[in-house]
Amino acid sequence: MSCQTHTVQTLKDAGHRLTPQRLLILSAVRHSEGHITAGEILDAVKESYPYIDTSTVYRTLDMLKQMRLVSETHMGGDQHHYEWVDAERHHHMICHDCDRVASMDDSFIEALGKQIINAYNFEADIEHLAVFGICGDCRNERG
Amino acid sequence: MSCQTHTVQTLKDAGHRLTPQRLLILSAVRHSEGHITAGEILDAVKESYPYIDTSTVYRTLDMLKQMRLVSETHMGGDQHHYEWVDAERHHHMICHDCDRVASMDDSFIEALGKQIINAYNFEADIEHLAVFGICGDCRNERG
DNA sequence: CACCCTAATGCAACTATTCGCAATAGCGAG
DNA sequence: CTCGCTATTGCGAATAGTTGCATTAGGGTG
Repeated sequence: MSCQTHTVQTLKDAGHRLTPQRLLILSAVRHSEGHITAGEILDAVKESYPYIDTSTVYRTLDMLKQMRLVSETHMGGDQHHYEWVDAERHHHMICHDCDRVASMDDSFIEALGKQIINAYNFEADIEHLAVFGICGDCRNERG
Repeated sequence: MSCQTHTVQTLKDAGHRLTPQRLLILSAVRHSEGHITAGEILDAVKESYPYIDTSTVYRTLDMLKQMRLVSETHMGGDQHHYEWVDAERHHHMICHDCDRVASMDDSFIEALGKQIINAYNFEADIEHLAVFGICGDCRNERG
């Protein structure tokens, strides 16, 4: 609960209202292991509050994105994935062949951001990146 | 027409059939300045062939993506943007504030790809990347 | 030139996500 | 504790994109 309290305070400070729907959505995202889709959030929240509407989920997710409390990633499927933003920022490498997902350290992307600001004076804001390609295992199998 | 001939040959070599719909879609993408959306392609093709279906456009675009003849980018709006892939591979920087789009040289991303393969043995395949952030002008205005 | 195989098309139904709007309900002020 | 402002909700309709399936039509073969 203590971490929840902190988040709640962050929302209030930003002038957002605290509604039961938001608390439920927040809880669903935080208690998911890794990624969660909007549909999964909807299902999870419906267990305790069946009246929740799809648009409420998306709108809350938008707000949380803007506040940098969750990140949204398009991982190739037909749904976006959402993830609680914690201290360890990381990115994903998704294999075209076997669909496995691996984590990439943020240092590479951080370095890229620095290069971009030097070259173009553009302050890149790469919260969460999904890079597609072919993983080592599949590369080996291909020979 | 000569460039079109080359593309047509590429498709046939890959075992794809040449249909009037595909020729029209191809033409729409190639004659667009920079980006074009699926909806714009649909409208353009409908001028000469009103029976064209949305799904045909998307399926053709999928095929062209797989053949690396067009690239697909999610640029923040509600539609994807498609672009003819020419010799000069490049990426985009999109400003959160003013929505302006600037081009980024591929060299940065190429370098990132090399780092990733060294660190993770993952062969990244970054055809076209859209990076969000804040451009120099807006940074100056903010002070 | 006619035939056949199968890729590609058009259609209709379906999923994910967004938007406008009227009704509801946080929460700060008195 | 009550009042009122307005952010937020639920609903219903709309949009972008996908999918299954029966029909059509490239284009290689004889």
